[in-house]
Parts: sequence; structure tokens; C-alpha cells
Amino acid sequence: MSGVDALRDALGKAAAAIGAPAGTTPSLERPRDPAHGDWATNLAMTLAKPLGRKPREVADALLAALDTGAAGVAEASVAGPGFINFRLAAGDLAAQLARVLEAGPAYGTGHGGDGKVANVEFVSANPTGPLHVGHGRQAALGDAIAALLASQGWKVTREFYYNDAGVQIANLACSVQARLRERAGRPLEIPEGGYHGEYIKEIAARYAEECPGDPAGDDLERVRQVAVRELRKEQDLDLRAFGVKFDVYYLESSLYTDGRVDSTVAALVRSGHTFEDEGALYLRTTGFGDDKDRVMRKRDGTYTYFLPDVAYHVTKWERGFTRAVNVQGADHHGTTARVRAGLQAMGMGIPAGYPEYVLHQMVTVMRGGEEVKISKRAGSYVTVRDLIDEVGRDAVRYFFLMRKGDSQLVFDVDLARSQSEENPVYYIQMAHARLSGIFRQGGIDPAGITGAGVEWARLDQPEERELVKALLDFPALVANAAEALEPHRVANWLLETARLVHTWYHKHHVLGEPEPVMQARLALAKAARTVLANGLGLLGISAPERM
RNA sequence: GCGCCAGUAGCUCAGUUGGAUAGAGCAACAGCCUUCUAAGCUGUGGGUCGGGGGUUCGAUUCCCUCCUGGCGCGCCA
Repeated sequence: MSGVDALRDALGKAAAAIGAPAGTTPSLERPRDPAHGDWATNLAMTLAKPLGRKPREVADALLAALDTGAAGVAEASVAGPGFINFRLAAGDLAAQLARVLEAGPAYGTGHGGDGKVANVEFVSANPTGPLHVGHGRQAALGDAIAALLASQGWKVTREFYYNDAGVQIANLACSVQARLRERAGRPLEIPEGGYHGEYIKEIAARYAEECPGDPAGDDLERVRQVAVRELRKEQDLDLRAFGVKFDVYYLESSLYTDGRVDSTVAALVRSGHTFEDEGALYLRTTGFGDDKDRVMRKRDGTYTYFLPDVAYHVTKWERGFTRAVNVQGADHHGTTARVRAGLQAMGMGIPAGYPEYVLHQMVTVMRGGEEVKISKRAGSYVTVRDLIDEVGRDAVRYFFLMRKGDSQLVFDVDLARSQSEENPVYYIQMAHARLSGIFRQGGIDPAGITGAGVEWARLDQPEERELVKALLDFPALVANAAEALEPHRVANWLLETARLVHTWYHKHHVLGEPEPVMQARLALAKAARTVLANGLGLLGISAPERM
């Protein structure tokens, strides 16, 4: 047992000794203000009521009963309304860095997932155009959430769902056909709801090249196939440029061809939760928390998108995913209730909260103090590719992850591309590069720094204590971020820790110090470098050796 | 009208799941380059946590209500 666990254990015994109810588990937290010590507990305040005594009185009693030796506490005091603050001996605190050095890349991983399988679905763009910035936010979020879950022991599948059936694809095919006819010398007539971007012309050119026998695109089905194929290829290139890899691409069209749509309808009808009205088939989703009943099959006999959505999520359950996380724009939030309702109506024993949704607010792109709304190729929106080309993959990832999904995101292109301390991703990577520079400069192989024989008590400077504590917080932070599905917590932690690194680096030297000090600081430098790299890795951002 | 999200320093945002005197970065101001990257560091000022009620030892956090902004409310996806 080490550090916090020993302290918690000793506190529990002290609580029992003064008559606390059985099962009392002391909570320990890091005080905001370092002057308050390394750890603090509100145990006395929570025990005040059951014991019928004043909080500070309880705190004094707890301290008297506490085996400070077993708890590894150098100093303890009662403060404020009844907090008990603890300070650990510098050596005891820093010695825990050995865990970082031992674990290396695995530092920060946990076991909450216990090998269970999870599915994270994100991006899921229709193959009707290049990816836009909203998809970019989803890509960054989804990939980081998948990494967070994986770090906690989940077996994660990253999945992309292509809506390659339905009205929008028909509009795409017609739009390309219109451009082909234009090429053939006829007047341009882009259909209602069609696509106007430059990329439609490129696809038309491609088709004309590939199918010289059909210059006007009269074979609409073939036009559709080529268009979908080209756009999927293009989106894949965008994702590759962003460094996102999917394990599964699931095609909506396959739900029709393998009969899953029909079998889902049949199952829902059999469940008794459907009814017909004016020729349309409804599912009574209001019975499962939705605010109105939903059409499954339209009067014209085709299905609404709602039905394949349900059929698709049934496959997730049947494929064994005990957990499914969907990352989507908040403009789709209306779908969450009905998809869940549809799954409940299936009566398959799927949990009511399945799937989980992570919804994110809109992204606006700013350049030179003005909002950027269009790209040349896509016409009506800014593409992910535009951003990646302009500011680089790492900056795009970080900027999409530094705000929680619930907040609207302003992407400041000027800031993202600046190579200065104002740019948070640069600042963090710089911290990693500087630590790497120490080893490079000293001709020291970091692999040789194992923590063995280090005199940890040498790390007694205030800046060192703060940095050590931040590094020790990392595993709990990652676990919490994974639990909450909130990667921005990692992004913020990285920025704060980078600041501590810069402060320490500036104030204290490593190379050229007396041997025991240098060894201890090298161990700290390596530990900090490791944890920064691990954190950046979770967000899909590189940790450069030099800038 | 209904639902979801947001409202915290001049600006952009955190706030460890209810804790102590509410934080960071920009911006402003004042400093710091013989030593591992000045692509950096140190310090100062700055607040009705949208308003008002409630819950309790204690609320930025939970509940109610109102105000403002965004997004939804389709036999589109």
C-alpha cells in the first residue's frame, strides 16, 4: 500500500475508533490551494451530524486517533470549517514517481472496463461531400473517447456508419448527373435539394473519364455508384490526414440488402407497439419516453431514416457491444429519444440508456477576427481538410478537444497556426521537447533512468512538489475523463502540467547539479516527459522530441 | 409554445461530480536572456459565478422560477 491508499486506510481506522458508523469511507481530495497541504479530507464534516458533535471537534478527535506513521503523514492540521489537511514528507511523495517510471506508456491506464467490449460510433457522415468542421470535432472527440475507454480496459471498436441509402444520395446522383449534362452542352439544372460544390464537377469529370460511353450520365445508378465511391474515398483521405482510423465501416445499404430492415419492421409489428394512420406505419415511441410517435414507413412504402437507425443499433447489441457511444452534433439530439425508444420496443432486453450519446455544439471558424463560412471546393462550408492543411493535424485535434462538447467552439485559425506560447498545443509540445532536450544535451539515454537508487527527498523544491503531484494525479484524471466521456479534461490537465514543467525547468537546472540532485531531477524529467506523452497520445497528438 | 445546451474577469474558457479566500490563457501593466530551446519565465491589477427564491454545516455545482443566446421540434438525415 502506498501514499493515498495508506492514508485513506488509516483514516478509516481512526473514524471507526471514534465511533463512526460502519462502512464510512473517507474521501481524500487535493486542496485547491497548495498551502493547504498535499491532501485534505472533509471526513469530520460528514461525521459531525451522525456523531452529534461539532465538525472541528470531530476533526480533533480524528487526528488524535490517527496513526500518522502508518498513514505516511509528515504533518496534519485542522483548518477552516473542519477540513483536515495532510502534508507528506517530500521523499514519500516523490518516491511514488517510481510507479510512473515502471509503468511507462502504461501509466494512466486502469481496469474499469474489465475487458468488456464497447463501440464508439463517430463522424458517420453521409457520402455526399467533403467532411466539414463539425465532422472534425466529432472525429477528434470520438477518437479520443475511444482511446480513453481503451485506456480503462475496454475493448473498443471505432465505427463509421455510412448513410449511403435514401433521398440525400439520390440528390447527390442527380447533382452529378446535372453536371454531366452541362458538360454535354445542355443547360445546368441542379435539382431541388441538390449539391452545388466544386467537388460535384470533379466527380462528373471522373465519371466522364471512366464511362466514355455515357457522357451525359444517363445511367443514374452507375452515376450514384461512382459518386458514392469517390466521396467515400475522399472522406477516407480526410480521415487519414487527421490520423483517425476506423475498425468498421457500416453501410446503411447493407441493412436493406441483408433483410435487417424488413426483419426489424416485422419484429416491431409483432411487438404490438405499432399502428397505422393514413397509410403510414407508426411506432408508438411515446410509450418509451419520446414526445411524439414516429413514422417508420411512409405512405409511399419507403422507410424513414428512423427505421434503419433502429435496425443498425440492434446489430450493435447483437454484435456483443455491451456499451455503445454515439458522438453526434447537437442538432441531432432529437434522434436520441426515438432510437432508444425503438430499441425498447424491440423487447430484446437492451438497457434503456442504450446507446449513450455524446453531443457537441457547433463550431465556428475565425480568421483575422472574422468568421469564415465557406471553402472553395465545398461551396457552402469549411472543410476539415482546409483546417488540417492550414494549421496541422495536432493543432486541429487539440483545438477541437480543448472545450467540452457542450460548449460552442470558436476555432481561431490564427492562434492555432501561431508558433508561440499563446498557442496551447505548441506550449504543451514545447514542454515535452524541452524535457527531451535535457537528455539529448546531457548525452543521457532516458531508458537508463529507472528510478533505482534515486534519493527522492532531493526533490524538495516547491515547483517540484507541484509537478510531482500533478503527475500523480494523472491516472485518476484519465479514469474520470473516461467515465464522463470528456476528453477536454485531459487537454486542460496537459496545459496546466505543461505550465508546471516550464516553471520548474526555468527555475531549476538538471545537468551540472550535484550527482544525487541531478539523478533525482532526471527521474522527474523522465516521469514528466512520459506522462505528457501519454496524455497527448490519448488525444491523438504527437509528442515531439524537438520543435 | 415545448425540449436540449449554454450564460463565470475586458476576451476565450476551466472549475476535480456539494467544500476552504472562484482559477488559467490571452489582453493591460511591471520586470527577467554568461548555464539543458527567450518558440521561454516572474510578478501586479481585474468578479453581483445572468437575476431571484429554495435545499444544508456549506451552492458556480442540486431543485424551482424568470431573462438572454444557440440548436432542435418532418411521412428530411
